Amino acid sequence: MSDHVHEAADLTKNQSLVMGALTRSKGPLSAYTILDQLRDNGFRAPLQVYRALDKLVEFGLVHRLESLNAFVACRHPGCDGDDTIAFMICERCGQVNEISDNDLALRLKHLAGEASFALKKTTIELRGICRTCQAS
Amino acid sequence: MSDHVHEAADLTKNQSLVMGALTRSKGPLSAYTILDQLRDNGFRAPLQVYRALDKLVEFGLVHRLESLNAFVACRHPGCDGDDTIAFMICERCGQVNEISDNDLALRLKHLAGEASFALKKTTIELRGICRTCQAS
DNA sequence: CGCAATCTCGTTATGAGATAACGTCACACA
DNA sequence: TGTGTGACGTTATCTCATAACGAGATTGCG
Repeated sequence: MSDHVHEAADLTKNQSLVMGALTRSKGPLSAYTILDQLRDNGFRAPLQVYRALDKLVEFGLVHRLESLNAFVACRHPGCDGDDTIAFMICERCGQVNEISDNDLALRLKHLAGEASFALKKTTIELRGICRTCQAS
Repeated sequence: MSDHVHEAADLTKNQSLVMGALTRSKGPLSAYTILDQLRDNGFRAPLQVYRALDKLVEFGLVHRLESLNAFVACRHPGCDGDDTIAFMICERCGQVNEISDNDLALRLKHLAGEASFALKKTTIELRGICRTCQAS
């Protein structure tokens, strides 16, 4: 059984609220945007958001997008706990697509192996224009 | 001839100073660290550094590491102007290695193509422990 | 020449992103 | 009972990045 999804039940109130904000959103959100959205729920300080985000990322429910300083709820198809995920980020509409590709992951592992590099975490972010935005 | 290196001659004074700081450094530097190093050269404000960095990145002489909010001088072997570069970042010693791998680049282009995603820029950053640091 | 366009630069102020440090509270469990 | 742990709230502070304004220098052209 994946230990990736079933944590959802164990979320604390703050974690649930932050997770909710991210799930409702069409695209990535910055910590401060989340904070603003949750002021009515009693959020007052950035740390409340960051603490929740840290845990959600740890659980694998949320990904951090380094090139945007923002966060997205995990939507990647077949949510298999893979830790080598590529993100395609549309610079026009802001939507983010998650891609889990085995060849890609293997290639990266191979390259790390060649260099005797003990790989802990990979960040792959592709910037461009998505199909929908190209059409319009 | 590559249009990647020969720009160096055209650098302005500020750009040269920033480039020098990055070239001297063993690892990546944040903009504010560069600022501090260049105070004796008349630098007083972050913008002086950021403006130079913007140009240097544009010229391909410097890379930005998204996951560190820092910058490195381009050292990648065979400096061929490739825009799909992977970085291996050692979390212990801070050193950064650039890797230019054709298979990896092709795979990413293929994935983007499959999704009809117009790829503009790729960010690949691997975090872990380098060979040297594992030994010690 | 005269004058616009463009580029770099310097400065001040401010906006965004992230964390340190401190104390409180609730709960589990020996 | 009391001790440890983890989430929480608050204030202050740190780091990263850019907006907005104006001054010089350079180029190119009528």
